[in-house]
Amino acid sequence: MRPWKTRVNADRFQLQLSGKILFEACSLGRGRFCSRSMQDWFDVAKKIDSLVLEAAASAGLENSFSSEIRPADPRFGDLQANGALPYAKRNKNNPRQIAQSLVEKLEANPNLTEHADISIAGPGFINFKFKPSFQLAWLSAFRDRESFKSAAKALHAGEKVVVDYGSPNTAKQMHVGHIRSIVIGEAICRLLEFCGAEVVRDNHIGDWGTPYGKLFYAYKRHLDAKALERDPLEELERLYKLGSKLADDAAVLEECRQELVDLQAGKPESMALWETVNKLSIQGLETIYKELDVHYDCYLGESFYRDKVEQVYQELKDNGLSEESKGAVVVFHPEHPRFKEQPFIIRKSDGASNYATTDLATMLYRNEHFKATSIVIVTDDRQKDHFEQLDLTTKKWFEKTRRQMPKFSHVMFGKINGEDGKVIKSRSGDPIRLRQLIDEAVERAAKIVREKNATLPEDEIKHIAEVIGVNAIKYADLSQNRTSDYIFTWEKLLSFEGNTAPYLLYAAARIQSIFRKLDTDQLADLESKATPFETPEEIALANKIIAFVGVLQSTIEQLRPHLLCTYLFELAGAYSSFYSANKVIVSESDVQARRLLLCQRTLVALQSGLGLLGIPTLQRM
RNA sequence: GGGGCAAUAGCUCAGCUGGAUAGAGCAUCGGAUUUCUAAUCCGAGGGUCGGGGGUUCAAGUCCCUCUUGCCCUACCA
Repeated sequence: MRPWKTRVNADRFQLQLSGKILFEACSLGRGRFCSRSMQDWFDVAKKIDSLVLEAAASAGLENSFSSEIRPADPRFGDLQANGALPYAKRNKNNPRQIAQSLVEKLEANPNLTEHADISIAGPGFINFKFKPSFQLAWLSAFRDRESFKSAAKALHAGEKVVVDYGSPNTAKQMHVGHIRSIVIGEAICRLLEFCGAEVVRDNHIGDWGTPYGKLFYAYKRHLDAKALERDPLEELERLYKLGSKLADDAAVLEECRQELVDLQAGKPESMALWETVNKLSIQGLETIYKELDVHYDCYLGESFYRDKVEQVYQELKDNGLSEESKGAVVVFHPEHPRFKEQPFIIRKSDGASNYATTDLATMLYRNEHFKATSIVIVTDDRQKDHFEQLDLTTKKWFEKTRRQMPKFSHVMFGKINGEDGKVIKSRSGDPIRLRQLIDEAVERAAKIVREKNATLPEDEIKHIAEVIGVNAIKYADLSQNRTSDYIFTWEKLLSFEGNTAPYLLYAAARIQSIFRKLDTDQLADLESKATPFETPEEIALANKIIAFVGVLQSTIEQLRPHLLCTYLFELAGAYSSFYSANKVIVSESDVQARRLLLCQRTLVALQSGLGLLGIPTLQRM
């Protein structure tokens, strides 16, 4: 049930093993190290973890000892190891003494003491504070996005993940309710790719079913061809609503039913119309995806699976998993407290398939056709039961039929509410359209950009406003813990203060503005010109950059993009504090070099992090 | 009825799976600009972590219970 966790534990184990042999820190004077030994320190928490375990072994502690590395309170250090406390408790020892024995071993290891100061505090916390020379060495070794990526790619290398996200219905405008799946799903794809996985982006659109009867009825009689060309989804939605309204009349309803029957029977004329609607719908969806910088590999919607459900019925029946109940075909799970009585309905009593059937067929297709090692589905949390049942059923089905079961993750998210705490709606009572939301955000952004930076040419203002508007929306969603509901307000969405996209974009733009003031040889060879960090702001910023790695891991482990957002906000804050307290362009060349190095690495971390969230940066704003 | 999720500063939210004096942002108040983008920075006030029990060196975090809200609970997706 927790595929992402197992992976990381396995990884940690490997590091423990390698920690014992990989120790030839070759100091090159002034605290610099060759990059080979620094590779080992990419994830400082893991490295410290392996060193503490090593110390525990040589101090004679049992192998039940776990080091429990955490970020420390900055007053005490950068990282802390808390493992002495629970260990002492289990073995009825004095925790302070256990910590003391560990510290003695750690102090005897020059490869650690060169990099960090070790101290012991309170009931037995062990604190590590990195030396400025180590910070400089780390920042010299991990200099760009590529070096981050190559170090991170081991996390999910060799995996093939199908990510199912977005999933709107065709013939309808997308509204605010769709934004979370799109934005969170896309971020997850990028994170997985960054960590070495091969990703298939699949849009499981709702392109089949009962609404088509009403839509076709209205389409044939009330189509506005010009409107369709201008905005296909708007016109199709209008027609569907019209059809629904007209179907209040019994005679019309009968004609709608006939339309549906014709479609399901595959009548050529109906199929042709269905294909037209489908094509126009995807075209309409793609204009918004493009603005959001989301690009799918495939659109395998419900219709794609309609000829694949027979196999599902057959195999579940043949393997004794399904049974008939109240006229429907269902799957119960006797071992489960709830699903022993709550059925997973795979075939309705009228013989038709439903969501469960196509999802089962989808699991099979992703397994057999894509050879997926993992499947991630991004939907709202109301579907939790459904996907738990899908997971349980598929596990049993694949086991009986000797298929490999991929890791399955239902990445769910909460609702977006209005300021009154209720589901957000426009004045007319309909959900707010995504189109309208984006346009308004861009419009408001343009107004602010004009106020703040009147000297920019109009076309650049337009470009900047688009980036800020669209990404303010994305970031507002990503920065929220996905499993909670959250309250949507225009003020918050478009705020240019606090934990928002504009704040981060501004930090990145300021850095680039500094670089524009210098020529290339002033920016070259910063690593060799720089001296170790001295001011509190330099040291704090350097630590924040180094912390990127750990945050990336927990973000991917939990598939929670807000962890990365919180980090980026703190990074931008550390940069702003540094920037206002430390002048970068100064006469001492070594000081200037180390501050420019910090600026450059901050930019790398910001751009990498934002890029993983699907957010580009701006040169100017 | 059964189950799930939530409740943390005036507001919006974090809190890394039990660790040191519970943190941000907004709002309020007070400072900083002859200075590399002030869309910024520094500081102050503001808390019975919904209530009550329990587990232990240590609980916002775990177990029980109560209150309130949202959601799911047989043929929607």
